[in-house]
Amino acid sequence: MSDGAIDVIEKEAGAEPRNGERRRGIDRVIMLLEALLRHRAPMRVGDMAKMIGAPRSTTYEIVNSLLEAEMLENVGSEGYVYFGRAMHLFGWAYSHHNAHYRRIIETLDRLAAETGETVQLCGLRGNKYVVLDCRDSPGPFRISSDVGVEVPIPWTASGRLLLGHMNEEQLRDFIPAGDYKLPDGRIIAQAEFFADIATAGQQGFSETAALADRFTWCMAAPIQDGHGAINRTLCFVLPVDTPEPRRSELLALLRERARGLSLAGD
Amino acid sequence: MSDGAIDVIEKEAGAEPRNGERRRGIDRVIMLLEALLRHRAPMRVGDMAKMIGAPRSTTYEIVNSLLEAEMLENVGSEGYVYFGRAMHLFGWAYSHHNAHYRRIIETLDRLAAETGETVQLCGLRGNKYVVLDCRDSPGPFRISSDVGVEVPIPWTASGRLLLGHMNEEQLRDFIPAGDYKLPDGRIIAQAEFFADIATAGQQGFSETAALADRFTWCMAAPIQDGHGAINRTLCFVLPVDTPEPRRSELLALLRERARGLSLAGD
DNA sequence: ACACTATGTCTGAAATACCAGACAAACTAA
DNA sequence: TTAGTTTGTCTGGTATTTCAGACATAGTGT
Repeated sequence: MSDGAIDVIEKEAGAEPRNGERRRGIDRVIMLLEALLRHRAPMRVGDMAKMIGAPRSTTYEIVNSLLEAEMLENVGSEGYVYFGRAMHLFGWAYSHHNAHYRRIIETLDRLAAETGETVQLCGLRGNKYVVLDCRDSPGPFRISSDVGVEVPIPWTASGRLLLGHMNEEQLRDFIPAGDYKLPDGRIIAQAEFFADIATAGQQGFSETAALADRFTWCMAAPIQDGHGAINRTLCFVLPVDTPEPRRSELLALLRERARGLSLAGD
Repeated sequence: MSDGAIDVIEKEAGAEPRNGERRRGIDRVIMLLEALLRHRAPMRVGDMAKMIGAPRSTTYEIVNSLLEAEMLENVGSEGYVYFGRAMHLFGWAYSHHNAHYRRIIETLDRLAAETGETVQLCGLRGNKYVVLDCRDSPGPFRISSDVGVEVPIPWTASGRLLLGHMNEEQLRDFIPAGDYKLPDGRIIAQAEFFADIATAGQQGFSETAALADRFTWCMAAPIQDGHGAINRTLCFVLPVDTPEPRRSELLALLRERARGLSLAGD
């Protein structure tokens, strides 16, 4: 745990508070929750303080307030803290507040139950791709992923659909240069990526094989809103070695369901 | 404006609400989110301000901060605001952070898929009962309920299990007198309720027929933690007219699954 | 034993976040 | 039109919150 060199992570890129700057409690809360989400595991108050660059005393006060509100909760007995029950309730309220989202969730459930495969609902968050919800396939060796984790758009099948409305110039501005580099070091050529986007838009689906990792075959189909825009995709995450007939069967099913969820627009 | 429809949430936990006093932003945030949860629908900023008893200017500032963080989001174009995407992500992180909860969710999914009935995970929040998660039965006429809504404990089957560790005196202190009154005006006798609790604890399940409403038969089974305490229940919400054989079949299934989720303890 | 580091709580003091209230603009109803 | 309401924004002043730092205690490693 203790590294030799004591590099307290100087806050990442951009405007950071001058030494001895004061911040609002609200902003601290927001930073803290986002830090916790990125970290994806219970943290101790001291580490949170470092992560968000806040004084320890302040952090304790904030954390205690949030604990009392059940927005955070103690995990274990060693001072670790993570999201609390209230968050679950707020989040649930969010995802059910409109009928369209509810239909999407039901479809997700049905697709998962019928096929036994991992199904995801995806979208964008800023200039990254995120899994908004998912149903993991059952069985001991599932391929699964965490909701809320941000991934470079070019790594994903869904990303190729979600960017369909942009022209090349917009795309160049939108996607950070580093995001073309895959985890294994390969680089995706911009021209190829742009061509993929065009193709995906035309055929109304997108597939990637062993792109972000070696063992998955992803297929995505667009959910269109009332104006024909694509903000969400439905997608299957399959083992790469899934045989072709099964794949096309699943793709057809996915496209049909995604079309069923698209709003009026036609 | 007539404030008939809007209840003011006086802050319960923490500092006392002296009239016209200054409050911290954090506390305002907490009150605001709780108010929004209770209201269960998008609200306008002005109404929120009234609900939490905050000045409008302050409320605008807070809401804008939360909007920027995606903890809230605009709904429609008329200034309505509701929970945002970040809440969904936080909530998802909460409900998956520990393996036990994940197992519970899987069981919920399986139970719903196998039986086609409405299944719920229930617990306490303060001195009220809440549905923590649920899977609604499919079909046009489902019996469903909202996650996060608080209900008086005596109205519920699960409540009878969740209070099993309390003696009569503690129960009397814990449950507000008004909570014995059912929506249709009937009053549950305390003695009877206490007896129900004892019975539920002995038999390891609890059932209620047409209690909180006229059309549901509820059955609940306890999930025990490592110390044998009951913090959660699994429960079916059935139509009252479900035939007896089907009911006992479901009850057996429910008890078996809940037992499977209970932790080592013995 | 020692030296170090981290936790959780308190305190005084100053920077500022919150509040009251004003304002223009939009909307409603007569 | 007028009169009344509500929305969203802005400003100045001050009551309060954030901050730095100290402290006792607990844990870790040599």
